[in-house]
Amino acid sequence: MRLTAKSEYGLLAMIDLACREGDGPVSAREISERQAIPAKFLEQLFVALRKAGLVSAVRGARGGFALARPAEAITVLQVVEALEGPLKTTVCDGERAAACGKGKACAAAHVWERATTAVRSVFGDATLAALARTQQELEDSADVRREAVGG
Amino acid sequence: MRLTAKSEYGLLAMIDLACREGDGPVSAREISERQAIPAKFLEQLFVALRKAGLVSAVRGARGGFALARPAEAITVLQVVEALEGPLKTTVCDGERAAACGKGKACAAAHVWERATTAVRSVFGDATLAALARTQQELEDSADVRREAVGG
DNA sequence: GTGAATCCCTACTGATTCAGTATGGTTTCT
DNA sequence: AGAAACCATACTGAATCAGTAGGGATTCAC
Repeated sequence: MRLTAKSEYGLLAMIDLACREGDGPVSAREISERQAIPAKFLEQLFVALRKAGLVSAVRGARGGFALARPAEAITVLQVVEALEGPLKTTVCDGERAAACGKGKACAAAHVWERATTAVRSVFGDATLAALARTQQELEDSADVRREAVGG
Repeated sequence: MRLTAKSEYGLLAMIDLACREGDGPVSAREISERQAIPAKFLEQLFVALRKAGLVSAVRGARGGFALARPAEAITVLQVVEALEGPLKTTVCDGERAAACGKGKACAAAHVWERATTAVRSVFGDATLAALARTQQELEDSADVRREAVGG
């Protein structure tokens, strides 16, 4: 259960795509500029996202990426696991469980597992569609606020 | 939100202490052997746990550690934060939040925060007393099973 | 059919963190 | 006095992270 910049960047990119669903392919360069993500780094993430079947790619000039499924059908959990690998407990895993005499009978392991389950639940319930909506609302209200100030 | 071996070892040690509440100080060496934790590494963890006010130390021969409060009043969250520092979101924190144009208006940040909150909730609800009870039950049922097999 | 834009892939690297070790000090019991 | 134990800091090898480098392969526009 280790969240790195891959997840952060990857989710930003996927939300970006979700906000432009149906607009045709969006290039990685465009997203990297809009989201302030290093271009070559983002490219790598898209390779992983494509291999996981979450985005489809169009090659060549005017090419780019689009969600492979409706935003409603893609969860944050899928995005994170595509980029970081299976979201499992980082403590008390495999070899350690064998080393500690208790083996299977370990109260600590239960807590770690409950924590992982909780995170999986949060990520599994959050769809890109919902995040795109939230993002849109946040930007709208920010615009309103900016206008009110007269900027 | 990064869980390392410190948390794993630290929690094992604290559960060990909770299982021996009232028995007087337990030496780090004893715990390190019982839980298969490198001795010097465990010593460092106890320094942190003591500075966080979770254990009290008795120096000198026959010395050792004991819970500074009833096991009922110590949570896994307190143990983890004593060892790893504040349990905060590892993505979209400080500087990054400033770098991404959205600033405060970021849907992704909400998800990360909800995940962190979920973990804090799990850890905050788990007391050492409860874990010690669970541990005892697990060991008891393991014993029964072993006897049944005739070992 | 050439050139530019774009995706695809692998390898590399500097910095940081992890897990553990080393060394030596201080306190207390016997 | 000596052993047992806690206290504190510094060091180190290995792994991981975040990002870069350098090139391919594919497609559109002209």
